[in-house]
Amino acid sequence: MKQFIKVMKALSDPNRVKMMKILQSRPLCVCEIKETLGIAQSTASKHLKLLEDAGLTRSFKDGLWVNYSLADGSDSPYSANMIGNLKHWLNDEIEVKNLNQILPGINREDIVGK
Amino acid sequence: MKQFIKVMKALSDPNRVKMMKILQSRPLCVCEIKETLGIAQSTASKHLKLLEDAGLTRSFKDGLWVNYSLADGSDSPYSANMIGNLKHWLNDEIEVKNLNQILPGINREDIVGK
DNA sequence: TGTATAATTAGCTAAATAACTAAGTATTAT
DNA sequence: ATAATACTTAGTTATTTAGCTAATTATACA
Repeated sequence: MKQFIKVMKALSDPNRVKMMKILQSRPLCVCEIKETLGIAQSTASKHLKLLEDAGLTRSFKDGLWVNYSLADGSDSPYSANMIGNLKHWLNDEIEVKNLNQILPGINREDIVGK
Repeated sequence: MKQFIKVMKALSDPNRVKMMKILQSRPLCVCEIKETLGIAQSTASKHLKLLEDAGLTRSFKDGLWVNYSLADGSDSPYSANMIGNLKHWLNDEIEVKNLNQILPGINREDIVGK
């Protein structure tokens, strides 16, 4: 039950759902994610931790950067199901379309200072 | 996005998930549900309203009683998916097993006063 | 017509959550 | 070693949420 609740809770915040959607395009570092969503870096970091705890994303360090990507779903049937379904769900939502439109212009090298 | 979030939020509380699980056995009135879960009737009522708003359950009045049952999923693909998957998910959880064990002994006629 | 019953709504309190700024950690480069 | 950079953690505040009791609504029945 706990694992199931974790997945549901993780996906019941708009910013976290948006993170799942942009990570479908490509792996991103925290600074690219906070830039795309327009939130503070610490906020993004905390959300990402929650997603990872729920088995929805995973991360690995590359020097100064931490790259986040979608998990493979091996964590639980609940995460597997949601990762899979979210690939075709919500694509028509304006909020998601907008994100996908600005995402190609987001580049970690261009994000200076803050 | 809003509809999706509603479904996720609705399913991110243990008592509401338990409600979904016991409603898989049979339609239940509010007093049977509060009795099975051991919570106040007003609490049960509020949870059920949330589930219904998310398209996960539906209700109809029968005299003094209001019967709740699982929705058919026509509300959204999100609710449809979750209603379907929850039928085979969580059946091995102790909390769910316990509920299913006491449920046959729960009867609206036997629930007197409070 | 009043009384009992089932459910909902209102109102309250405690706990959880999401946001931010600021401080701390870890890694790279000078 | 020092400075700069990317991220995380700590600490604060405002909002949301889950629980309860009490009051209200709606229906059935004597």
